[in-house]
Amino acid sequence: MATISDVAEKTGLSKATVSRVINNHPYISKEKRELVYKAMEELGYQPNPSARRLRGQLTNTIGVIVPRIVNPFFSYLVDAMEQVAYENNYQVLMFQSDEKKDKELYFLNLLKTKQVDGLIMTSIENDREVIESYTEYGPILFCNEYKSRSDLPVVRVDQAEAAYLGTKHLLDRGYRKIAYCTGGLFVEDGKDKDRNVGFQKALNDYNINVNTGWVFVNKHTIEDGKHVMKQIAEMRERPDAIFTGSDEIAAGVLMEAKALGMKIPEDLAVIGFDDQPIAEMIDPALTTIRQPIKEMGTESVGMLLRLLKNHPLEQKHQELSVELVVRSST
Amino acid sequence: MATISDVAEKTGLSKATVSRVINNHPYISKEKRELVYKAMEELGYQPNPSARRLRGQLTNTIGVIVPRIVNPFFSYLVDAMEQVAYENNYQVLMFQSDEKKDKELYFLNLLKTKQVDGLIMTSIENDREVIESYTEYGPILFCNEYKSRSDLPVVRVDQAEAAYLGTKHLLDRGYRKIAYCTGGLFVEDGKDKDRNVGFQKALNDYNINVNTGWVFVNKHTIEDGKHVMKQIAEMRERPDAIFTGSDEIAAGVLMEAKALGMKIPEDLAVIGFDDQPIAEMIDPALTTIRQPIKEMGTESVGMLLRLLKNHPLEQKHQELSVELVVRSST
DNA sequence: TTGTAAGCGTTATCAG
DNA sequence: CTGATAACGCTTACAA
Repeated sequence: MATISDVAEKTGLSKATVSRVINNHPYISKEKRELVYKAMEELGYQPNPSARRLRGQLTNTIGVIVPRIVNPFFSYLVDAMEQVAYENNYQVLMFQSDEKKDKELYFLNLLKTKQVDGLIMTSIENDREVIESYTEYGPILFCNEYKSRSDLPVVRVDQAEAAYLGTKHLLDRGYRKIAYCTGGLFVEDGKDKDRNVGFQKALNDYNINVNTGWVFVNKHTIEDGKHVMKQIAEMRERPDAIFTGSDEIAAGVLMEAKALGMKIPEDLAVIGFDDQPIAEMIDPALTTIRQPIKEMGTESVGMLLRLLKNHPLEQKHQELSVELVVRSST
Repeated sequence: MATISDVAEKTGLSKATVSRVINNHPYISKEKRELVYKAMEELGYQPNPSARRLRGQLTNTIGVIVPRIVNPFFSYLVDAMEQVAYENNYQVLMFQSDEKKDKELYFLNLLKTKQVDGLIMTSIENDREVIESYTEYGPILFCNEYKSRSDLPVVRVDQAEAAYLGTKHLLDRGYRKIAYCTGGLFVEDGKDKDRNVGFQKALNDYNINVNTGWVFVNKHTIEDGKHVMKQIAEMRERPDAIFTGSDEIAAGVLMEAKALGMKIPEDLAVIGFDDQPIAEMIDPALTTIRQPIKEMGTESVGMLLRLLKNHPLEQKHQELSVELVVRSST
């Protein structure tokens, strides 16, 4: 593989000069500059990123950690980030943490060892202190998830408002017995907490208390949704609506309801979360809360790039708004 | 950040010895070995991969190029690869080529510059010669896509058989006027070609000629599917069934059909491809051809790891079988 | 069993 | 404007 020395030799110049050309330094004669370009072209020369990194260079690469790439919310989010990064001449490396602490640590180490210039975390497994300790090596930004006591930059949607909006919608439609799914496991922190707050607030507006028998925790998948529906079907006193917390769960609920011969929304109104492609395709089409995925991606990458250029951030916390998408399931 | 020198200093040993410990060389006294481990622990030392790479080391990282991560087929495929790689102590870097030659080249260069030890390509944008020239720097393996005249290792499903199976199913059900979608643009090569062959073969079995007015090329998305359905609806002589080539397109067809008040499968039978999650969720549930995604991922990573260890490959071409999943759309 | 020293490909510093 | 040189962190002959 051609190295900078090869280019230097071929042009009769020094490595230093070649390096300057590569890095667009000023004060180089036009002829030599072009000479170098020509030689680079002919040799198929590509700078070796490892060597550059060793010298402490930036890599024009940012890393994005997602919990599960098969979750469309995250694949679309990464996709949006990729677009913006590409326009700014940055590459995106995607990592799947699988919700495992050790994998997440591995990726944080990529920052430590300068494999990536900065990191966007769309999920958080390790403790706040652990993650913050890595900011020494490059900027880290939370997108979607966050830790409330951390002062790392965050791009997120107002989850409390989102949950409030969705629950309010159900209440406005006349449903009063509302079940609730959450992905979190009684977390004290982060977005699940916020959603709980919004849910409660909406119920409060209507002077309704939460029925803890209708609260399902640690739910994520389509299978979980089916299971929830089964449980509900067996209840003596059933809810008349359910806030599912994700379109996957909602889809599972819908499918199982269909299998059980129940009518949506007559027997049970269902509201999803995310507005994923399936929301529109499933029957009945899902009422859901649309997260501004594109905007989240754009905003995160934008902020991270500003951070990388040491530009000051106008605000460390970007809070985006959600939108209620009413379809046929409520 | 702690370096090997720090560890050496702290232990009073030389860098060389520390390096030997890190790399599990034999002939090191137990005491020193433990001394080094202790110091590494205390300093939070992590070897710098850039330095290692510069020395020509392996990185225990493999790269996977996908065209579009938002396509569930690919996100599930990468996910499957990730599992196996992780079990073998390898990390997976995911890249989205966006079906662009230049992006793909960027990723190929990661191999050239030893950022990844090997590469799995699930899509191919550049010419065969270009890609093969990169095998000089590390093993490359095709998964899903392939170039027929290339002798790079391939893991794929028998697309001809798959298309044959699907088309045969339609014919067996009594449909005779079969429309056909393909992602390829009259390609001479790769999987689209194979599918065309399978499609034709099935029709031949029934002595039916392809109606070119019912062939749609370069179709990929849900939107494409809707568009196809619109076109069909406007035809004077309509097909009675359609082989869509992907569940996305099939979903689009179904949605548009519903919008137009058409009955599936009575007015038009629809068969998808991939058996993605939506296939089961959409109404009517989609008859489709299941690709062995998990197996493809497992097999690809397994082959690549063998290649990386210079183990001989029993066979360079793994061909996996598909399965027809009959639901309600045909 | 351990240490010394060279070198991987870059770029920054300093000197012209 | 250009060139020599050191340094980044690591591994590996070679020597001891």
